Amino acid sequence: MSGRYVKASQRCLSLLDQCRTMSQIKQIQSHLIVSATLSDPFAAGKIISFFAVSSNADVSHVYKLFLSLQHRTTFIWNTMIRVFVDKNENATALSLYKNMLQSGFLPNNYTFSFVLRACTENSSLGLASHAQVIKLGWESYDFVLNGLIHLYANWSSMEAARKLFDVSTDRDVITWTALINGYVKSGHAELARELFDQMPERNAVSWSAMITGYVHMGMFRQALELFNDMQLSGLHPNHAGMVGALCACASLGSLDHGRWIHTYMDRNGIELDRVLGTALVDMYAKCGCIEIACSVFEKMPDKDVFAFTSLISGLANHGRSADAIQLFARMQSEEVIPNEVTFISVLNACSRMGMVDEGLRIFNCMSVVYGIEPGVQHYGCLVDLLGRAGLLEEAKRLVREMPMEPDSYVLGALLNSCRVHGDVELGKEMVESLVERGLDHDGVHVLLSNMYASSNRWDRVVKVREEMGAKKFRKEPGCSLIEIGGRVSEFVAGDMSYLLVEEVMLVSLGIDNHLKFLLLDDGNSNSNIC
DNA sequence: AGGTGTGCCT
Repeated sequence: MSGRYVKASQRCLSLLDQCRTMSQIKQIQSHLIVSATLSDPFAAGKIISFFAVSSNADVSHVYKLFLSLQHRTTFIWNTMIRVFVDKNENATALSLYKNMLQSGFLPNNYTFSFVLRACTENSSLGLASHAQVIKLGWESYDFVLNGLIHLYANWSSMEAARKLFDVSTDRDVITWTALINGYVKSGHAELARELFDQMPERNAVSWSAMITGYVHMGMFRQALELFNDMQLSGLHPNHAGMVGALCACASLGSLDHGRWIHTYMDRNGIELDRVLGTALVDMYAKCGCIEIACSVFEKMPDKDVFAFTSLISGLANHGRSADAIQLFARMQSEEVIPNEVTFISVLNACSRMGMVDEGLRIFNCMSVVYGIEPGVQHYGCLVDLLGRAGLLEEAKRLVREMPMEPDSYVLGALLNSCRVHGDVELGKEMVESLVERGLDHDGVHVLLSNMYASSNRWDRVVKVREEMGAKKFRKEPGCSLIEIGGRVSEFVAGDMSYLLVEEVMLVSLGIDNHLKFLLLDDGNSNSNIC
């Protein structure tokens, strides 16, 4: 390389350090091409790594640049693989790795930290990579070993993960956290917690791993307790920890805790990004504060499909179907692409409001406009929509003609509409076919029994209950959580042990009477509330 | 001569 190139290269690289936008980088890059500086692998590597760290990297652009290079280094290969892994294009990353080997480059410890991440969904390639790691002698290198433990833990292959953990002589907080995460994924709450208590050093990431671990395992109280312990230990909650805690608040109905986190965010100037914003919207909606959920949503600068879907389903759950449908329209006008979960929420909203035509239209646009093939859950919503509206024949036809086997929830929706509209015979027929095919979860039997009850056939009710007892079905008791004065109380159907039981019963009787009065007043009887 | 990475997030 001549002195002239080196000088040009140095000038450009110092300019690069000040670059902030993609167009600035592209300008420098074209300058480098003109001055032939890109034939300097160091300069080229610097450019590519700039793309690698920028979050809005244009992958196809940087890949073209990579392909145009005459001379590549291990660093350049590593960085290019990293770009694809960061963009979740794992297959491309791995085929690039293969090309790297074919071009005669040896992977180093850095290569493996990217390659192992690319293997999280593909265990056979992961095993092959592990073999390579061993062959090249990187297995006991801390970063690589941590990557391997994470890999096995991620597949819930806890024996292998544990073995690697046990042989590790150089465990750090990441090694421990990776293993804890594996026990969480495989549902071993106690083992995970034991490790968490044992680990010599904890940071915000390990705390939030355990907190979100509890959330994933449905242990919401433990999650919130740990979130409190974290602050008592003097650590500030990080982004993921707050998201996990908010999720626990949403499930527990713990509005006070959720509000506390919101206030904490405001006071500390924590940005309302997509993930945290959605977690807040979800928490407020599930804790009954749909208005606050709406206002948080409006404050989010960057609303993605998850944010919209959260609020749509929140509105639907609050009986505000019209607002839910309107939000869905707004989502489309803002060019946010709905996903399959969005459609479940929207169809639910239609179903509750009896909007049959709108529901059918939306169901059709799912595949026609968005290329999302309706799944069994969407058919379930549609059956529910038709059934609730009293269109039993159409609902039955849909169940017959749907392209996949109806699951117990689809049939449950049909059964429910049989009950509501008094078609006891069809209901009975359906339950028999469900039993035959082994799709009779406890809810199906409860529906059948309720159906007989509402047509006053008490002998049949007793019979179904007896059958359930014989089959050892036990319906999970209905349960709801409510927070009063900072304390979460749990109400389980059939449980009379809580304080103030009499007052609660009186209030609920009052509500019942009020509803009955409304129904009688309304004249068209029992079609909607049951 | 000079730069890369691992664990938690709706």
